[in-house]
Amino acid sequence: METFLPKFDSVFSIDCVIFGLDEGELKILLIERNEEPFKNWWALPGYIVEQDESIDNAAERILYELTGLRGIYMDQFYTFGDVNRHPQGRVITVAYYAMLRLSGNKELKPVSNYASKAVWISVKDIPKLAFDHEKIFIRGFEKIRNKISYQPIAFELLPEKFTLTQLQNLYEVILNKKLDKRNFRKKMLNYGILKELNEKQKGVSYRAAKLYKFDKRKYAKLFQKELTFGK
Amino acid sequence: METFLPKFDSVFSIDCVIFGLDEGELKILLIERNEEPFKNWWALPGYIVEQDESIDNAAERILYELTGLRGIYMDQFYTFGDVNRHPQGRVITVAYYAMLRLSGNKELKPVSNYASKAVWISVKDIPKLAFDHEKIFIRGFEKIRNKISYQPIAFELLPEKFTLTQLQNLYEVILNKKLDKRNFRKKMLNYGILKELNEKQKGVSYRAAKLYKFDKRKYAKLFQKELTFGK
DNA sequence: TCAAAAGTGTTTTACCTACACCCATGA
DNA sequence: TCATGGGTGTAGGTAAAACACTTTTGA
Repeated sequence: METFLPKFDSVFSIDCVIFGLDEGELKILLIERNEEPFKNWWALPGYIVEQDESIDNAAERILYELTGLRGIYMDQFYTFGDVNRHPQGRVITVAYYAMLRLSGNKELKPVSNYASKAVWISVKDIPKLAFDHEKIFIRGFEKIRNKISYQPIAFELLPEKFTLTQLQNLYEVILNKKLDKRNFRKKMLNYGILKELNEKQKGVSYRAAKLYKFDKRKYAKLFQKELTFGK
Repeated sequence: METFLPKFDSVFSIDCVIFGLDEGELKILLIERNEEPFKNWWALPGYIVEQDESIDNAAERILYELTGLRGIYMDQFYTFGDVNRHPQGRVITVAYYAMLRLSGNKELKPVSNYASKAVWISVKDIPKLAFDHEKIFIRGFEKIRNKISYQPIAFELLPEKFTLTQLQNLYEVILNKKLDKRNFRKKMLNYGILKELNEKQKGVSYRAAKLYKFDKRKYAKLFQKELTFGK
């Protein structure tokens, strides 16, 4: 039985590609839709922008309402404006992305009832998605893959304390290729944005690795310099 | 005397930052608006997206209607969605940019009457602009400055045949700094994307420079490789 | 004592930077 | 012949890439 779908005029929406790292696996946040069209389909967290909110604010609000995650800073990466991307009317969507540290804030609970649930799903295992969300996801993935190769943004995904091997694994997952261990470590340590801790990994049945922290201040300084240095 | 301005609901618009090089000067396309709000102000070529066209098509159409330039391929670079950026209602605008070869197609003539004229204006000499167009222009300029430092896109601005000095001047204008002549030449020639012609500059009162052409095929090959090569 | 991952250096190559003088041409 | 921009090479430093073995630890 078909549901009647009202037509509407132009609206803007936001869709979010939120990355997280769980046990070395790169995941993104998906919701199960609780509304037509595509009711009960998997989709990126996304909804319509209100008249009186900027798109940046809308992104934050929408992510909160659909997943319960609060105050997540996101960047926009592309705007999708094909005519028939939404079956009910003209919807142009601005896609945002963010990278999250999963440790702790794993509780996902939609606040609105537009979503029946929100879950982390491995990027290797994305199901069929509503609308053109697969395209949006792919582009978002390309975005972070590209960005990580000139800016050490991987820390945003890692727990506060991490080993160099964890860091390297993350790079390998995102870039989808093997990296040389010695060269990787040399390069990372050379950046000078890692603080070596007097602590080691625990609970492993092999030689425990040193733990490191990301040094925000040095990162900011380095990044500043690279920006103004140009080419 | 105040004009009555109707309020409207959400609409999308497109704004274009079109770069051109004229006698070594970097310019952008501006129109003089022939409509409220901001009637008689300078503005970026921009207008409202129709219900039945994709934003990419809208960009091409709008640029044509406002400037008479046909079939210009543009890329989007940012979407501006602050609440009050348009005095009459909620307008979210997707900004596009392009780099044009000016030789030949300098005839600018608005086709619609939303613009009373369209002109090339030096980026060093941009007047006060309507809406938040100054912000959009600045961001567009940053975009090409950033892009040129990892991709040799400067050719799009130059005439078909050009000298190395012209190419260097263009880089200097966009990057806003002096470059070393020998290093610049070495680097450019090393890319292997320049075809040396058996021709020289004419009509200059000093030693005539060799002319070069941009080799599209080699560029595509190189660019391909860099994309898949990653880091 | 074994398995599993941590940790470590050197060489080669490519690229970037700095730097100054002679050459060709038209006026 | 002079003014103007065209054209050229080398040396030093830095960063990336290739490459394999020893060490530590818990089970």
